[in-house]
Amino acid sequence: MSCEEIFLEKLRKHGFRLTPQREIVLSILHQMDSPASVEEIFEKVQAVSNAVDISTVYRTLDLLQDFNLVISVDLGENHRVFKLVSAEEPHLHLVCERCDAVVGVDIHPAESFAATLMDKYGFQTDLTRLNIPGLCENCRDQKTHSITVNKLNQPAPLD
Amino acid sequence: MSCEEIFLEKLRKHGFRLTPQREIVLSILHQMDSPASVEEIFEKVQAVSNAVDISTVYRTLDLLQDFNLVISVDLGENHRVFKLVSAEEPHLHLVCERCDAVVGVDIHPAESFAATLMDKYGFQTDLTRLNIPGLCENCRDQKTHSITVNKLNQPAPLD
DNA sequence: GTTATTGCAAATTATTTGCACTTGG
DNA sequence: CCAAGTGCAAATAATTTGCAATAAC
Repeated sequence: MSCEEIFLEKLRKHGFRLTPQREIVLSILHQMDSPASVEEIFEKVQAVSNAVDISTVYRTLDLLQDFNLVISVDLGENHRVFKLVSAEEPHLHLVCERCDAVVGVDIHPAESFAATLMDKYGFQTDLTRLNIPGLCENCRDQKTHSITVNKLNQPAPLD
Repeated sequence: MSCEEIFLEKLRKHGFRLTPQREIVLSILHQMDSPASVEEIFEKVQAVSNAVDISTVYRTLDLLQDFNLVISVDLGENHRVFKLVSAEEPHLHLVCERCDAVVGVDIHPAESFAATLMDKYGFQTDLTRLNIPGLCENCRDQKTHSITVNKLNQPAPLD
């Protein structure tokens, strides 16, 4: 079943309606390869139809999240991004602190880690929401090459 | 060296000044056992001196973060909390999705996990910023006991 | 004395909401 | 037809900023 069909079915089941605006937002989310901010999504939506309001985009993203068709990843500092999950298997997000790239990777290596947290602290990890901050391969290399260069837009740490 | 002394030294080193406002904010942070939001911090600061402005609290928290004396944990949904790190050893934050409790735990179990991410994806995990979402022991028990109760303030998932 | 810092008020940014109008089922 | 959905403009909330007055060193 395609993502659109799943969406339509869930809408129907709850008495919601399929509007052109909702279709546009969903199709834009499909076209994106990496998670995007509301602003980015809104821009692309406007390219299709500039009559669509940003509040409609927010409302649609909320709806898609309620349906578990979209998840949002919080990058901190008021920086939220959204991506389609649809048929994807659960995965972790590696979030690069320098370039903000978000890479979804196999959830498996985290499972034994989660098991440890359960054993030691009785804490039940929600792996689907786990975001790992750090440096992606690219940015790590850059860092190695020029130690003096700090994170973009950030002043040197005051130590 | 006490936290205040470290602060004073770092201030001096950069030509910054020790003001009563900064002292108050730091002392409030000391008194707190768990991470607190700006609003909570601001309230307690005002109880000491109601002349202190919230913008000063923001500025002081920023400064303390630049000094690596304070870290902020992003709980998502515009919910940021701050806590003193000072002499504490590095640790992970287990963040309960239901009650928002933040528990700092030993960083060790995460290290092999981080090593795997480095091996497989070349991703250098920043363990000091790693927040683990999930359910704390208390909330997990509650969930077990009454399956129908959903997360506080959240409607039932639309599936 | 000089320069960092503050309080205040206004600006900014991201998001939400009330409401009259529109439209999908 | 009529409740759900939309656009718009205004409201909120969290955070930041400009600036004249103040205070630390």
